[in-house]
Amino acid sequence: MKAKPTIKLIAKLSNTSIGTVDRVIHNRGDVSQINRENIEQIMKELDYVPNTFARSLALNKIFKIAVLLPKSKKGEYWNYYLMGIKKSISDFKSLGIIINLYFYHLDKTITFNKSSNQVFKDENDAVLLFTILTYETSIFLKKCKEKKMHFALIGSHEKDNDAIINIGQDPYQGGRLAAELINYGNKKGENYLVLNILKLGNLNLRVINRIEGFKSFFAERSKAINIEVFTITQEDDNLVDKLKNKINSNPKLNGIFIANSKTYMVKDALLDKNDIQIVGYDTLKKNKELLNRGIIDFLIHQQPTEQAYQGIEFLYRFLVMNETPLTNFIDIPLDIVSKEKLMYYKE
Amino acid sequence: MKAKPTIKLIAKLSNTSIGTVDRVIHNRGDVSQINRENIEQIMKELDYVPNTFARSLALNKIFKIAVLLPKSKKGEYWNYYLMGIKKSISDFKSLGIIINLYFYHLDKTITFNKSSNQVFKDENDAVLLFTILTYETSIFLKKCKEKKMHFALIGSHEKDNDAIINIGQDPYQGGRLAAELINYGNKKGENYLVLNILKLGNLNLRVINRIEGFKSFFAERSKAINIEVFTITQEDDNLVDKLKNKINSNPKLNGIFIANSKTYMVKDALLDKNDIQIVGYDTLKKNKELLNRGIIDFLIHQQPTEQAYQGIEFLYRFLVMNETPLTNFIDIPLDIVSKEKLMYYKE
DNA sequence: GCTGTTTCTGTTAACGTACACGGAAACTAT
DNA sequence: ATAGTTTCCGTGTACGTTAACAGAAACAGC
Repeated sequence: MKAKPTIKLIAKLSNTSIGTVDRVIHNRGDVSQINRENIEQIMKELDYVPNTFARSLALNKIFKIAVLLPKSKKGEYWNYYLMGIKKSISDFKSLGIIINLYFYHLDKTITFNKSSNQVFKDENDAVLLFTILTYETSIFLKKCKEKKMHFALIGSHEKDNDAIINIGQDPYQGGRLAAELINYGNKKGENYLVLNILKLGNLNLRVINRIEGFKSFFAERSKAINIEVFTITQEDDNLVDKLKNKINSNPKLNGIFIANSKTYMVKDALLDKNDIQIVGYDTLKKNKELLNRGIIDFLIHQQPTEQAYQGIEFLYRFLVMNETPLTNFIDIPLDIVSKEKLMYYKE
Repeated sequence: MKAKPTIKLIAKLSNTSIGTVDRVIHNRGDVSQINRENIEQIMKELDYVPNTFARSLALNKIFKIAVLLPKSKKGEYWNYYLMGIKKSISDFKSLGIIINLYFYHLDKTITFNKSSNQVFKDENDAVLLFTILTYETSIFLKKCKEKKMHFALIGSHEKDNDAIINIGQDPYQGGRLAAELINYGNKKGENYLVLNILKLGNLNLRVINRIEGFKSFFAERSKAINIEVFTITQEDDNLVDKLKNKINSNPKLNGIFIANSKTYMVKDALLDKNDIQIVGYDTLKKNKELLNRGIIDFLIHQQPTEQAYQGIEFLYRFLVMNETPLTNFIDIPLDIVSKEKLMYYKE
């Protein structure tokens, strides 16, 4: 079995030196046309691929990746992203990657600004961030572009072409999937309720898109379907009571779609609704429990842990391996979680 | 920002040389107790992790991984595994991994024996294989153990403790999931048909397990459920007619579970069965089309491409990085595919 | 005191690539 | 013809780790 071709071999075969071959590989000029073409030819014939290990060792750079994400506690939505990041920290440690974490509070934009400034001060080579604070993020990205800071975006479906990679899940299609599942549970259904439980002062575009998707699925059916969107803030003290009223006021109700991760907040209003199909979002611990107890039927999983890990992986490949992704957008598949699938979603 | 600790640094701090530090790292003995403890202490304090690049470069080994799998054409089940392997070939090329493919024909066990012998002759460092020919595989694995050939198993749920990694999906749980989906589609259903379309002379244990799982789900319900298992060989010329008769003879039929990838073979018997829930296995191109046309409701996806890729990745980590997996069994999550999810399963 | 053995330690040459440096050769301008 | 410039090329060192090797130090047996 022949050994893998190296620069040295190519130098020998082309009657040049490794310096010249190296210049050809990196397009660094200062090579005669005849030598260049000859070397390129030989490389192609031997199917030469640079040895990644030697390459990285010679470069011997330690890359610093900043991760900018909302502060969270265990069991909360953002914490699942953090879990993916934590795994990547140990996985990439021996590969010359240092990951710096920068937290901020979603309801205090000042903390976002402070953290994001620190990202620059610490001289990171790239930053991974979550496009949740739309306005602040756009300003931050502008700054990244000015300062030539590489960045990757996670959890959004609106992509930025300058990002190394955009990783997100299609919210519109998620809404369609929820509709499909609810419809499959009772093909004769005609009355649906969509819950938009929003955080005070925080307009979430993705949730809007999900609701649009949900509607679009039923709009394609032949019969007339009645879909009511009920919007309420999660800070509302009478959340459960108001929802109970809403549900009881519609005795013909066939299905409920909770368009974000807040299913667990309305649990008490959903008990004893066996005849209604219920689909929620995100496999938080509390949501999974509702699934396990049969109170809801499905959860749509956004794979946050995997998204975060993948984000780091792409930045690593870009920084260390010089690999640019074929496409700068990764559409994370919608994942359907039912009771019988719960075993795969242990914390 | 302090640089990453190296062997050299540790040698300096412990007043020894890199040789001694190296011996401590690799437990190669020949180190005085006092030095060993001191060096271990310093490594712990500095949180030392060996530089993977330098390590692999110094070892400078090219590992050969054999992949033993059934010959297949595009669109066939086994071809999806091959796709994952092909991706890994290019991904791991620059990391010192050569992947050799060995094909065999499922219905000619002689070809398996021939190919598997070749695996040894070519002096591979490890082999990845699919536990489909139960008897031949067990003989081959015995030989692997004798000759100290590392191996990884894919696509099975029966694990071998000596394997570097076992990757598979739980067929029993898959059957339960199929039952759950069918049940959700019509909670009042009581009559179900399970199709076991087997290859002549090829007893597939996994399919049996799926059927057991399917039954177990309904056995837990309070009411009496009627489940008929219809077994037929795929070579049967009257396959479709026999199935049509079977379906028509049971006017109360509520759901059908096709327990393997052969859903597309019985397509003609399934047309115009809108009131029956139908769940099949595996996202072959022809099966996906049935999903798209609304003829069936769900497919359970085994993620063959991902399984194959992961198998190579584990072997790589084991061979090159000396990493032993925390657990030698990876339970691939069951993936539910519906019409609205089809976009994620492009070929 | 002299060998021979055991125990321990430091040195050194790879591994393949990146890049700086010095300098040879060819060409230009006067 | 000579000095200056441009074009091109090879050498050498570094990156962190591995593993072979040489050899110092301590100790045993006589």
